[in-house]
Order: sequence, then C-alpha cells, then structure tokens
Amino acid sequence: MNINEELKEFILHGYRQYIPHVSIDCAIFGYHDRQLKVLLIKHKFLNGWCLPGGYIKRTEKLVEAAGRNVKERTGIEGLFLQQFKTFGDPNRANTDKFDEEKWFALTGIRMTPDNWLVDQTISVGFYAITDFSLSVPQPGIMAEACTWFDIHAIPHLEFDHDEMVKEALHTMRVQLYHYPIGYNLLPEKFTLSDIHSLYETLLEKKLDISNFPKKLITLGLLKKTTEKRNIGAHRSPHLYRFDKARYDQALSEGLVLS
Amino acid sequence: MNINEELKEFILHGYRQYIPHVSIDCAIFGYHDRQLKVLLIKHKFLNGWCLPGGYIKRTEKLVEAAGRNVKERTGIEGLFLQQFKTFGDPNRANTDKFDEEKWFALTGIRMTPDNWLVDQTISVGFYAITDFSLSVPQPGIMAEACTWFDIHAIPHLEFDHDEMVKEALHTMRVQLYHYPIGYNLLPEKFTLSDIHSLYETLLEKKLDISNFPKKLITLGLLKKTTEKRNIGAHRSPHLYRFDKARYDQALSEGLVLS
DNA sequence: GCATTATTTAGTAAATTTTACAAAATGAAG
DNA sequence: CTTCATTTTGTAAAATTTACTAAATAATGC
Repeated sequence: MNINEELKEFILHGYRQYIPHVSIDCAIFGYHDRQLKVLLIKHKFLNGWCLPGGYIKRTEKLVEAAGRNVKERTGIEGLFLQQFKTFGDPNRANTDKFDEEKWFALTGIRMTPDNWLVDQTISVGFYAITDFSLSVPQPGIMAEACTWFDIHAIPHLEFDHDEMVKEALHTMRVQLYHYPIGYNLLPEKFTLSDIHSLYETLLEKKLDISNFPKKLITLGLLKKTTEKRNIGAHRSPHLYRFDKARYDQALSEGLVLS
Repeated sequence: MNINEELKEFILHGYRQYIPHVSIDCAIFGYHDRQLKVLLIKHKFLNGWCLPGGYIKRTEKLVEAAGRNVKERTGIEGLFLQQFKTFGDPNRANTDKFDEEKWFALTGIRMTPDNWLVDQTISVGFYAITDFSLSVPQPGIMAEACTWFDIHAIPHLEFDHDEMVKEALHTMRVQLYHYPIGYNLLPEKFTLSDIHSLYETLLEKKLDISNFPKKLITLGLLKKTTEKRNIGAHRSPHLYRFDKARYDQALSEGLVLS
C-alpha cells in the first residue's frame, strides 16, 4: 500500500482501526536557550494553524496515542506527557477554514456528510515539554507546515485550540510547582544555572538565583557530582544530576516548590 | 412514547441523539454529619456496582451531561462539578458481569455486536460533592439500586471504576487545598465549626480547630454575620457566610490552604 | 442570680519556612 | 597575581505556620 492508498483507506475505513468521535490533541512546549515555544501545524486543507493531534487506535491507551503523535511530529520519544483536560463543547469544531478543493486535491476523495471523520468529536488534551533544538518537526502527509512558534507570537488557532493552549500552559505551570520537571529536558548532568533558567523560562518568572537551587537540593531532588563544567573565564559550576529515586517519588507523591 | 418505547429507541437509535464512543462518569461524593460517602448504582443487567454515568447529547457540553446525570441520580441541581480525568484504556470496559438474559428481560432486545452501545468507549470522569442528606437517590429505569456507600466500604466496582474513584478522591483532595469548596455543601449561613468539620471529613485529617478558621478569615473567604446559632448549653457560635466575590476569585485564581 | 460547663474565639510564643541580600569561593584571563 | 564574572555558601530579617493558652460567652442547674 503506497501513501496515497493508505490515506484513502484511512478516510474511508479508518473507523475500523481508530475510535471515531474521539481524538487527542497535543500542546508540545519547546524550551531552549531561555525561549519557550509551542509546536503548531498547518493542514494542507485548512487555512489556519492548529495543535497537532489525531485519532486513537483501538489498541492504544490515550497516552500512547498522544506519544505516537508527539513522536510523529517531533521525532522524539519518551517525553513527559500529561493529560490536562478533555474538550467536548458541541461547537468546538466550528471552522470556516476547511477548503474542500484542497482536500480533494490532496486525497482525491469528496468529503461526504456520512463520512466518519465529519461527525462531532471530543478531544483529550495532552501537554508535553521538550528541548526544541533536539526536535525535527515533521508535517507529515496531511500538513504543509509544522513549526515552532514563540509562546508570545502564537497566531489565532482553529477550532478550540486557542483555549487548549491556554489551559495546557496553565496546567503545566501549576504542575511545575507540584511535580519535578526536567528529567527529559536537561542532559543527564547539568548545572544549577541550567535548571534555574529552565524553570524561569517555563514559568516566565524570576526565581531567586541563590534560593531556588538550594530548595531543590534541600528537597533531595538534586545530587552533586564530582565533575565541573568549564564555561570560560569564570568559576566553573558543579554538575548535578537528579536523584532518580527521589525524583520518581516526588512525581508520584507531589511536592511543593514556592 | 412510553418508557419502554423510549428505551428501545435509545438502544436502537440513540446514536442519533447521543455521541457514540464517549461517555461521562460521575463520582458523586456525599457529606453529612462527619461521614463521607459515594453514590453507586447497580444496573439491572450487570451483576456489580459502578459509578453513575451516561452518554453525552450532541447538543450538550461535557459538564452539562455530567450535571444532567447528577440531577437524574440525586435530584440535586447546580453542584460543583469538576472534570478530573479521561479514561480510555482499550480494556477498560472488560466485565464478565453483563447478564444477557437480564438485559433481554429488561429491554426486549437482543444485544448485537453491531449495536452502537457495544463498541469501545472513552469516558470523561467528573466528581461532585453534595450533602447526601439532601439527595433522593433515583435508580432510574436501567438500575435496580442507587445507594450511598461509605467511602471505606466501597465494593469492588465494574469496569475501571475502582480507579476512577481513587483518582476522583485524589483530585478532590488536592483541589480542596487550592480552591474553596463549601458553597454548595453548607447552608448560606454556617458556623466555623461546620466548615471545619466539613474539611476534616473530606480530607480525613485533623485540622487545628483554632488555626483553620483563622486562615479562612484571613484569606477573606468568610464574613461574620451578626447572627448567632443557639446550640444548647454552651457559648453560641457566630454564623458566617462566604464572601461571594472573594470566593469566586479564589475559585478562578486558586489559593493555598495549608 | 450565680457558679458551672462546654464550646467558641482571641491571643501569643515558638518553630519553621521563605525571602532578601551579603560575602566568600573559584577559576580563567590578562 | 590581580581582576572579573559567576557560583556557592551564609545569614539576618520577614513572614508564615504550628501549638498551645486563656479569655469570652451563653445556656443550665442550683
């Protein structure tokens, strides 16, 4: 089956493999060099941007469907993925940007009202965080673009995806205070400055340069290694690593950062 | 259309009015007199207990579907309803308790594999809290029982509802620390003792009798009224009420109880 | 009336945590 | 071997939490 055949099969009979009426959407936040971005895609048949997402295979758990989507768009596997909210307002899919001609040009199929893709869909929102410099954004066959947007320069999004981004960002920031985040975002060994600027970037908030790392160390989350990093004409900072046992415990039990 | 006709219509053509493959389930917590309970139902055709739930009308928002279910089972409207998680594991609906003969006796319809009710379903979990003494549990036509169970004496539940209750309880307790709860659970005017024991019951945890109310007052959440309640041979406690503006602000912005 | 009593409130001191800031340590560069 | 930017430790003040004491109070029973 070539790609075109596969696409036709999906459009006409996708409901055999995927659950109709339910999708997942992913707000993938990208961090690098004190910048915070979000990954958006532009479908070939929709004249507007939206969050990457897709249907759920009948054999998949929700988070696995989200992980598959994240991997397809970024090439990255094993990210911290968190369900944040499910969206189901009756009018959430309203868009005037669907271009029937572009759809036909792409698929060779006229969309009919009885097609399984047309009906009302509830969507489960997940967010993820990654280092965007490690990603290789892939539009895939349905999209013409897949791009990182600065968090402050997000265009108006299709469907209810504006609200999704807002909710995802809110949940992510609340959870930053209650769960350790960084295991997938920082190299195995990193400096206190690295993790400090990671949190400052994600929260868009100043955190005391002296007290913040102290807190992490007091909580037992970080362990000092014997190595140092040479950063030029200054004092070389120690390298730290997460105490995995303590980190996982904090993930399941929660903690309180201030 | 009589009730039986309506039921048949639902089974055979419900997908016209309801969205297939998606449902909501409600963990309705009941509080009264320092007891914490949860409302369970026993379907006529399932030999086990489970959470009340149902399908979503095509015209409804998710929370409206949950509210409709809560009202149908308890008679109470306008409860604080909170989405806590969506469940979609492929094997979540596994049960050996479905009794085909009881189903046929109830509905007069043989369940066929192509029926819209049979296929895999994703369920959006909501929790609610109410004063169970104000409720009038209604089994409805599908269930033979609808009963409050003490939180420590919950039977094993069908499907993945054991996990749902656990998650709902966890979310409820986390949110108790971050949002004010009580507006729907206490009469308009109540004593500091009332709200103190409400929180102790929901959290199953001792809260200092002197410091806890002080915190609520300091946060501006409570306002003292001029009235007092006569409780017998003791000092009469003042009646308080929520400062609605401050309460709503705390609901949207969050707060921190310790 | 008036002492008794159980409970509600207010008060406060100690303990702890957070915050803000100062100063010392460090290591490369000139 | 001094300078410098940055990391790291130290610490004092401020704020909050916690634990406990004591005062206020209102009905009751004598």
